[in-house]
Amino acid sequence: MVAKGGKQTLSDDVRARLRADILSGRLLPGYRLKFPELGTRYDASVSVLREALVRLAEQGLVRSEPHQGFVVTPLSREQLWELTEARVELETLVLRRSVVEGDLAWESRLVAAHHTLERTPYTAEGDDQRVDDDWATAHAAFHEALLAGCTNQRLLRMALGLRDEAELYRRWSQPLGDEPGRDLTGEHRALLEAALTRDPDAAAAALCAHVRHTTELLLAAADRLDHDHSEAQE
Amino acid sequence: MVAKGGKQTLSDDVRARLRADILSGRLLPGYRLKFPELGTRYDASVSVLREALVRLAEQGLVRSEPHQGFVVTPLSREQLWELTEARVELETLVLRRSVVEGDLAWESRLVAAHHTLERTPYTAEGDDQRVDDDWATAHAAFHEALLAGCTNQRLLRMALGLRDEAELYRRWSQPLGDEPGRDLTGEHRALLEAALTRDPDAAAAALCAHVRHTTELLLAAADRLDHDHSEAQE
DNA sequence: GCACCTCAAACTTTCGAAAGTTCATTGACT
DNA sequence: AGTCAATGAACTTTCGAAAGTTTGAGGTGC
Repeated sequence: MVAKGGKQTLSDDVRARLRADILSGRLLPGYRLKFPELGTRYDASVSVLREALVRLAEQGLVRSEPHQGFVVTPLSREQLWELTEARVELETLVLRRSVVEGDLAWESRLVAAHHTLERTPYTAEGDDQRVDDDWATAHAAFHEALLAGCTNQRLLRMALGLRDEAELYRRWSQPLGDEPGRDLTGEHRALLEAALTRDPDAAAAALCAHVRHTTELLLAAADRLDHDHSEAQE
Repeated sequence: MVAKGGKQTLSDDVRARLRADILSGRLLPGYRLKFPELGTRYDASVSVLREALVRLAEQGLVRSEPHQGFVVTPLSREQLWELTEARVELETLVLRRSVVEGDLAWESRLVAAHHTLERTPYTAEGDDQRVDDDWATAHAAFHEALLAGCTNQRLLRMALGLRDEAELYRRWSQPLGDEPGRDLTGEHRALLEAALTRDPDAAAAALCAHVRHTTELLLAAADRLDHDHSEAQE
């Protein structure tokens, strides 16, 4: 075996690496994924790449058009809005169940994830513009821990899948400069608090606000960017 | 091109045929899908089959274990229960939105689908035990029309995906003999009525009852089957 | 008789090349 | 000049065979 990650099949390994590259922004939305190029990048043959891409396509991270290959899912305001709406509905639903059904192990894991998140700096040293990779990981872990109490694996998986897609947009927005004076820490504390006191309504409300807020700031940043562009063109 | 269906790529075609064969019960749950056999059945090479199977696996219709190939998703009481729970949550959510957001075209399509369903016989002539294929199609079309008013394509797609999976169980239950004295027609009329009067609460309640009822009867039938088995063994 | 090892058959996974498609560019014709 | 068909380069899709893995059958030692 060529072996690199500890995965079972090469295809799984390549899919994981592709997914990581897309979610971390190393492969940008709209980027055309050509087999010859990917072949050298991941040191794999067409079949393996194809399988990996097909799976990512099914999850919405890449798009495919017959005979025109694969593209990292392009972003658009409409899609972001639709995704946000879907997340608000599904994630609040799953969070409600999680808060009601979660056991002690869930609580403990949640507290741990929150602690890690609070102690991880938002921006890396020396670069105030770009969000730190470790923070992004801790943030994702906290939200996953929040939902993980839901015993229905199907609902949970779907909710996490939507979060993954949303991560695409978050990464894209980072170079735009970040939210002025947003109390992210406070929002996360509110979520933790509501979860630990087992208050589904409060938790759902806090999550809904958190998700919507993020999207609104993101759209505002995108608008600013568009303005700058059109001004630069004139 | 070898051409058979009117699809764009062979893989799409094979995937559609595989999906149809699984959902219609021609390929039974738990059945091991071997490439050599599938190759002759669908007249396609390994790559094509693999791609089709990977996609179906991502949608939950087949399962794959590394180096052990693919299997039509096996059924279990736990899985059926989890799936039903997920459907109740998601489908009612989507139905509520559909009932509120649906336009005139949606209404018309819904009325048409209901009409077709009412005029299609439940069992084929000469065979009272097995549900008619046309009825199954009309039934699926009615439920899809019910949800189709939801403008959020993501939520809609997820709900329909879960319905697909549930179809597996429905088919499996058919040989067990069907629901005694169930008023299916009445349940469907109630759904239509609530949808047309734009009453989200009534619609959600009717759908919830419809879905749960189906699963309960199914589990009861499965229990009967188990009893027969254990008695036969003694 | 029972556990364990070996080995071959039957698969699955991966590869690299052949076949088929799209897209842009060139050249001919109006 | 402008339109449109022909050509070819760069892909995507599909194939069939090579490489690697699992599984169970048959044989050996205790």
